[in-house]
Amino acid sequence: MNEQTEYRAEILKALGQPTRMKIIDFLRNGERCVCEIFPAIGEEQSNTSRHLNMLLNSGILIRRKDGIKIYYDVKYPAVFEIIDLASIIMTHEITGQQRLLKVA
Amino acid sequence: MNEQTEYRAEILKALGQPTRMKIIDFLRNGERCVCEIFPAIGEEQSNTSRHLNMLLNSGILIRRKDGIKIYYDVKYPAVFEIIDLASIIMTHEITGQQRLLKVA
DNA sequence: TGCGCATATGATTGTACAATCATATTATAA
DNA sequence: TTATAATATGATTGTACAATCATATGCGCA
Repeated sequence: MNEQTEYRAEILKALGQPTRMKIIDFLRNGERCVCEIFPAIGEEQSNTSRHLNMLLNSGILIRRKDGIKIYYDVKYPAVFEIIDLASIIMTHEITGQQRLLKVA
Repeated sequence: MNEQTEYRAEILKALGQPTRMKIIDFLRNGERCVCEIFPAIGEEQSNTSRHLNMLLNSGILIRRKDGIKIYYDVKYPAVFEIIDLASIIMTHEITGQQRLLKVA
């Protein structure tokens, strides 16, 4: 399997999970510490920490230490562009009613 | 959980899988039938069919029947833009050596 | 130095997913 | 109408993932 195929898929997979999507959305306004992130997105601290670590390992976030707090930020603006493009597709699908409901 | 968050994540998750990434790549030059796709990407027919169906349900592909053959095509150019942005991130990560190898 | 806050991680559990093999379905053409 | 090609789907299996609870680690401050 192509290395590039694998890595591109890994990046999109990292973004393609609801909890991580919420994290990225919350970071649109800049870096935030974990103690701000997990209450904002409504997830447990430990679960949030794991997803942050996953996004860090995928190369999507950067991490900064300040005393007792850890700040995370989105590393590439392209990340937001990807999500915005996904939003455009979503809008087309919904307004066009081209997509069937999965559960009736 | 926000409906929009869910759906955006679903789209990116659909793209974030190696076999499906290969399918999308192969469809860059336009629609292809299943019988062309699965040998090109080196996957089994049944497995390819499942992934095609998954991409169809996510709203990413369209399907056209012509006699005995089924042709699939990418529905939105934005899909390729998303993948290209992921490629850009990948290139930055690799050239910058900012990402640690997961397995030593 | 010891307490408390912030973050990370071990262990566990249930669920979702990918791949495979076998077979069903559909359409064409001989 | 039967044989064949193309596609889809049922059943199964192993693996990966998300979430949770409990606890460990690191850091600053009184």
